[in-house]
Amino acid sequence: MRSRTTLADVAKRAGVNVSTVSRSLNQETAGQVSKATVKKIRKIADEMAYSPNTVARGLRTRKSMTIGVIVPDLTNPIFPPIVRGVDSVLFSRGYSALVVNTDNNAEIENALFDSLMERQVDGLIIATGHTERSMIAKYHNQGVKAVLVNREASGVPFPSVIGDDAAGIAAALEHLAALGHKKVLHLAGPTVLSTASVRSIAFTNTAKRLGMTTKIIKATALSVSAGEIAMNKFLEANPKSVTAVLAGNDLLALGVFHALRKHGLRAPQDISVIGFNNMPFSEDFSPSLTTVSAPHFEMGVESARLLINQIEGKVTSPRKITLPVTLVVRESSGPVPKR
Amino acid sequence: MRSRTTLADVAKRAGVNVSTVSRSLNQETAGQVSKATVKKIRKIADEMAYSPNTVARGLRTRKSMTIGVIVPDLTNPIFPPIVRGVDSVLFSRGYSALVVNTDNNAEIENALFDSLMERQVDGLIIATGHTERSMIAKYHNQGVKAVLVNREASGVPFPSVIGDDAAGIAAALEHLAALGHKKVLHLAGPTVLSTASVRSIAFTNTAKRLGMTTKIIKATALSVSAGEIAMNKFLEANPKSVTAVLAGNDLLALGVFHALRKHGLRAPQDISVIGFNNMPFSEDFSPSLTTVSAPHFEMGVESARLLINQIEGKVTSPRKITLPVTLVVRESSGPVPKR
DNA sequence: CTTTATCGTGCAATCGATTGCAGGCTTTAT
DNA sequence: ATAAAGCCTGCAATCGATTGCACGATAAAG
Repeated sequence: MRSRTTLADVAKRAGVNVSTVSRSLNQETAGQVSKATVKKIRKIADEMAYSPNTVARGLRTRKSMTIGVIVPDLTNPIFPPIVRGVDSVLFSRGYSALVVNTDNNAEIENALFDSLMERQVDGLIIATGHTERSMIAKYHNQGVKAVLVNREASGVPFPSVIGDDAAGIAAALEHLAALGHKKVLHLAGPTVLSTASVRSIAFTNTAKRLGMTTKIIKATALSVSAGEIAMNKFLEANPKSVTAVLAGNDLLALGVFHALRKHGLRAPQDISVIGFNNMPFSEDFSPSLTTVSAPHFEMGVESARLLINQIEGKVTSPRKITLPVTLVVRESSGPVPKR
Repeated sequence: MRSRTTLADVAKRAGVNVSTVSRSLNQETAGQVSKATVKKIRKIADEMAYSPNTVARGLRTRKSMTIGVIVPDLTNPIFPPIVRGVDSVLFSRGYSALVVNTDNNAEIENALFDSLMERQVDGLIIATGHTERSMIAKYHNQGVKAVLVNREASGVPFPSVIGDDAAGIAAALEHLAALGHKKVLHLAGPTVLSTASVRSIAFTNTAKRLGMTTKIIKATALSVSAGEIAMNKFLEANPKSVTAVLAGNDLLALGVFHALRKHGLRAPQDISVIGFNNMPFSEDFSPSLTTVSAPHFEMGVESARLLINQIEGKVTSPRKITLPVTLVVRESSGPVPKR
């Protein structure tokens, strides 16, 4: 890398002190310098293609203008939209995002957290879902500024942005009820993941209210393969005991599709299937997936806003933002099959 | 953020100079300090939970241990695997990735590049596909270290990692030929994108070799909607003039599916469809997509290795790495329909 | 018992900014 | 005309590390 021009270079060429250059180039301090000098220095800085060294500035100001974004796995399609939402806000405010993947592994998360702290991030956006509170507690003890996104956060000392999971689950079950379904299976994610447990509880509550007969099984992860395995096991043990399955997310729903296919069953003719998230391409699955659409991009946007307000000490925004979700009805859900 | 313990804090507590602490804690310089002192200082540093300030270190060493990763759009499903591949290597070598999205917009790319330079990134991994060379030239003029990934790079002064697009296209066309197809359409991406033009050229060459009749149409972007629009237009103008379509990537192929459905046609019964990339979930489309599988994670891994070797001045690796691709045959391709 | 190397440690400069303070010069009020 | 009050600008400290150089102590060599 070629060495870049510094404040000192500009100062020398302009025949002034670096402090004058610094003040001239910074919006807030330019008033301290005469208009003529500011104009001259800006011109010279332009000609020399000066651009500030964020590292040096950060050392002095104790602000890195960098935010750590902690996600479980970027290849899970719900996270890219969140990250882009975050990024859109951060960039416009002069921040950059350092995105890291934990693979839901506590040890890795710890190492990544340390690495982010060493890099002096100004704050954290946490999209990992462990209900395990120790990491959160650690973050808080270190005085870190953070916002949680897409994960339940009651009893946690950080603001959060979530989709209205309970309403989404309710909408899905009401849709099934309207189609005549009375026996519904919930394929839940691992309860250590907060979204999984929230949705699971909402399922139980709503199903009871609607007078449905329910079963709940758990996948070992929020992945296609885990969903497939769990659903296979269920189908082998309890064939045809339910007419619909509500999956904890779209990936699990996809696993259900695979399992159904393996057992010669079809959605929605034999069993209706509903997912959660409306992840990209869920409309292109076979069959297209009925699912609850969550506004992931907006969740990213809101969480970034919350964090920056916190960092810059602006008016304290609401501690918890719940964004509305909508049921998207597609092919995978239909009337109760006649027996 | 609570202020962290610094070298000076440790030094005071240990009753030594900061330089001794610095040397004791750094692997390479620990030999300059007596074993006893090193041990004592390490112990104290541990107790005080000292961890280095990367920003301060970076200022002095002129290394930020940060890499800029420039992609068009993280929500395009081929990029998350690339990014994770990059990340896996970077993390293990102590680097972090700053991922930015250009949306294929030159102005944005420029701004992002400047921002990355201000942040003193040690190098760049460039996954944007513009054949327009001006940005690349700019990068090179600034003495930036960079590696190109997933884009053609002949005549460009940077190493690159690409999938073997020509071989992939050839495999796809040979598969179609074996199924009896003689009239094949290529739905290409915009020629300003390097992968699009490379695949387009490979298509023309291979089709000629195989004695096929070809047509080529262009989508305005590598997206589902652009593919759908282009294919709709084709179907309205030239119904049934081809028996197969080879799309420039999987998103375009998905657009083809949509267009076919709109025109009451089915794949593969009426027209065979082949994509490129084997992006996540392409096996779950309706019908499942025959496509060319490119090793995106490995491409990320290799590009990061190349870049780090370049940065750290290790043995110069090959300037261009071409990774093998494989054809994945699924439902969307089949025998020529009988007329 | 000197002399010379070696070893361990400290001093101080440095990286490239930001910023409190001081002082010279104008301007304004008295 | 003099004092008070700005206005500009420069000086120098600072952020938290790394590192060349110097120097005293110890060990090895003669």
